[in-house]
Order: sequence, then structure tokens, then C-alpha cells
Amino acid sequence: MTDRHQDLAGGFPETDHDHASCVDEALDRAVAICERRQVRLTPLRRRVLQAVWSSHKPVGAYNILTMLTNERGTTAPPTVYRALEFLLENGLIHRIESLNAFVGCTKPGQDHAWQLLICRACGRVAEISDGKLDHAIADAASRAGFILQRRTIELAGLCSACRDSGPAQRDGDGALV
Amino acid sequence: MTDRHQDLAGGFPETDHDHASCVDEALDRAVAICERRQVRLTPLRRRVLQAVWSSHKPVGAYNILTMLTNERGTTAPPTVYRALEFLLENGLIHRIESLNAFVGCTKPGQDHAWQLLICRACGRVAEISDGKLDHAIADAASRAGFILQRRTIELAGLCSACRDSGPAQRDGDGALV
DNA sequence: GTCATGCTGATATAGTATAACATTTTCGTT
DNA sequence: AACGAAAATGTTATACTATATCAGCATGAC
Ligand SMILES: [Zn+2]
Ligand SMILES: [Zn+2]
Ligand SMILES: [Zn+2]
Ligand SMILES: [Zn+2]
Repeated sequence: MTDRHQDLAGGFPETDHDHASCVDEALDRAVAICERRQVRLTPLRRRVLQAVWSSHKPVGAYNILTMLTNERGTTAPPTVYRALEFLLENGLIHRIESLNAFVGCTKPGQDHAWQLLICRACGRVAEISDGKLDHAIADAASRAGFILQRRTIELAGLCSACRDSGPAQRDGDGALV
Repeated sequence: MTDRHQDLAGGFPETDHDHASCVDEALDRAVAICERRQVRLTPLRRRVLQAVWSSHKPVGAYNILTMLTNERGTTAPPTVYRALEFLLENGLIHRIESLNAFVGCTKPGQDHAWQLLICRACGRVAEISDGKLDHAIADAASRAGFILQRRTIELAGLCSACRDSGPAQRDGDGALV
């Protein structure tokens, strides 16, 4: 069923995967989803989505702002934040609260519960959708008499690649060498 | 074993509980913990802890800054942030990433895993320590080959009191009437 | 008392996000 | 094609959150 063949265990991609195809897939899906939902994926929004997908690391709003300013001249924060808001509303990206940054959603258009794994060594983020974990969350909320509306699940640590290679294997940007 | 007798189900306190004793207990415990850990709970740090405990709602750093400025004249941000950092390091408060704010820890000195329930109606936050949930988190990380170092678990929704009373029961400050 | 350390004060600046209003684009209707 | 409503973007200003840096002071060991 899935055509995404580049995942390692845990949702982190192979370090040498073809990332251009990640981006292409994400953009293609976004086009389809926005058409289905009757919302407009304008060139600006599409460009911001592409910027979020520029890597598997979290991207900050002001990073995107810098990219846009370089490409098309001075751009103001609301331009970026409005596009990000659109992408969030339509489930195309996720916000990482603990980092004030964003990553592309790997299961757009599927109305899923997700959890984020954040590698502190390489800086990459993996999105998982662990049913047992989400069930445990629902149970815990229920036991507390709490009506659950929104989950923020961010787990920081070491991805399997970094666990094996150790911190000496990273470059200045946090990427694996 | 516990002398905290004011909890409703789910960790939210009774709306008419004696909050002064919450604060007193928190400060007393902090004194004991800091003594045991050989760290200094200075008057400033103690005052900031008290400010965080001023309610069961999240308190922002700049809220505290305003309180301090009112009490003792102009105070600069680093004064507050350094005290908050100390309190975080010593497990006396928790940071709520999704709100850029802080709440007092209800189990200080116990090296526990915690999860936060954030009521969107009354604004209060409950800390739970659900073993099954934490176990599910550890399992999910393990399945992903991920070495877990830090968990951010923030669940937003409606507490049992607000679930029953509905939004009309709230005052302008978000507190139950 | 001296010294090293840790804590606080003070100034400046960096980083993140939104309010408010103006202009342009889009798209259906006339 | 002209019009008008709604949506999107541009623009300016400002609010909110957080940290770097250096100076001065308090504490406790010796
Ligand atoms: Zn990729
Ligand atoms: Zn990694
Ligand atoms: Zn209380
Ligand atoms: Zn409530």
C-alpha cells in the first residue's frame, strides 16, 4: 500500500536517501489534499511547505523568512506565519512546541494521531503514529476524567543512527557526516 | 502516606480548595529538597517559586517579572529566567512548552515521569504521573530504536469540572465562578 | 581577611509571534 | 467586460519570549 520505501525503523529516513523525492511527494500530496478540501495551495503556501520540507530537521519561521527574503525581496513575518497557519490547519505540517519550529507531516490527509521523535544528536525529527501509545494517552485522559482535545507528544533523545555512531560522527550543522 | 487531600480525580484541585496551603506545602518541600540537594533556595528563588504557585494556572516569565517589579522595583528578565532555570533543574517546577509558561511540580524530589493536562476552559493545569502511559511511551520509543531522554507530554482539553459545567460558567479570567 | 565561587544587577540584544490596516488577487455574478 | 464580495498578500508597527555579557555583591572555605 505504501510507496514510501525510504524509512528506517522508527521513522527516521536513511541518511543517504533521495530527499528530493520526499519533497516532491510532499508537494504532490499537498496539491491533491488541497484540491479535495477545496482550499487554495497558492504559490506562497506551496513555497513555504517546500521550505519546511527542505530537510527532516525542524525549520523555524524566521529561517523560512530568510529564504523568502533572499528569493523575492523583503518579506515580513506575517507572510510566513499566515502560510504556516494554513499548512497547520490543513494537516500538512506539524509544529514542534519545544523548539518553536515546524516539520512536514508524513501522513497528510489521514487525520492521524502522531508523536514526534527528536534526535538531539543529528537534529532530525521522525513522526510516528503509534496506536498503542495513543491508546494509552486516551486511557490516561479518561482515567483523569479529562476530555482530550489536543495532544502534544515530543520525545527527545537519540535516533538509532546516532545511537550507534556516537556524537563524534556529527558535523557542525548537526547532520551525520 | 500522602498529606495532600485536596485533589479531585485527574489531579485538578477542588475549585474551592485552600490554595494557601498548596503554596505553603510547595515552599516547605522546596526548602527540604534544596537542603538535601545542597543547593541554595535564596529569597529570590523562593519568591519566584511562590509566584509560579500563585495559582494552578500556567504562569509566564513576564508575569513573574511584573510581580517582582511591583514588589521590589525594576527587575530585568534574566533575574526571573535564572531563578526559573534553577527551579527547573531542581525539579520544583515544570515548563509547559505549548504555552511558554510554568507550573509548580506536585511531586518534587521524587524523580518522576509526568504528563500535563491543560484545561482550555478554566486554564488550570493538572500534573499526572500515569505509569501505564509512561510505559507505553517507553515501549514506543523502544520499538522505534530510539533512546529516550526527555518527554514532553501536554494534553489539552476539558477538566472534569469544566466538562460538566460548560463554558458559560467561566469568568473573564478563565476561572470557574 | 582573602579568595574563589556563586548569585544578582544591569544593559543590550536576539528570537518568536501577532495586531491592524492597505492593497491585490480571485472568482462568481451581472 | 464590469462589478463586487471574499480571500490572500503586503506593510507597518508592536508585543511577547529569551539570552549574552559584563559588573557588583554575597557566601562560605581556608
Ligand atoms: Zn527526505
Ligand atoms: Zn540522530
Ligand atoms: Zn491549590
Ligand atoms: Zn477546567
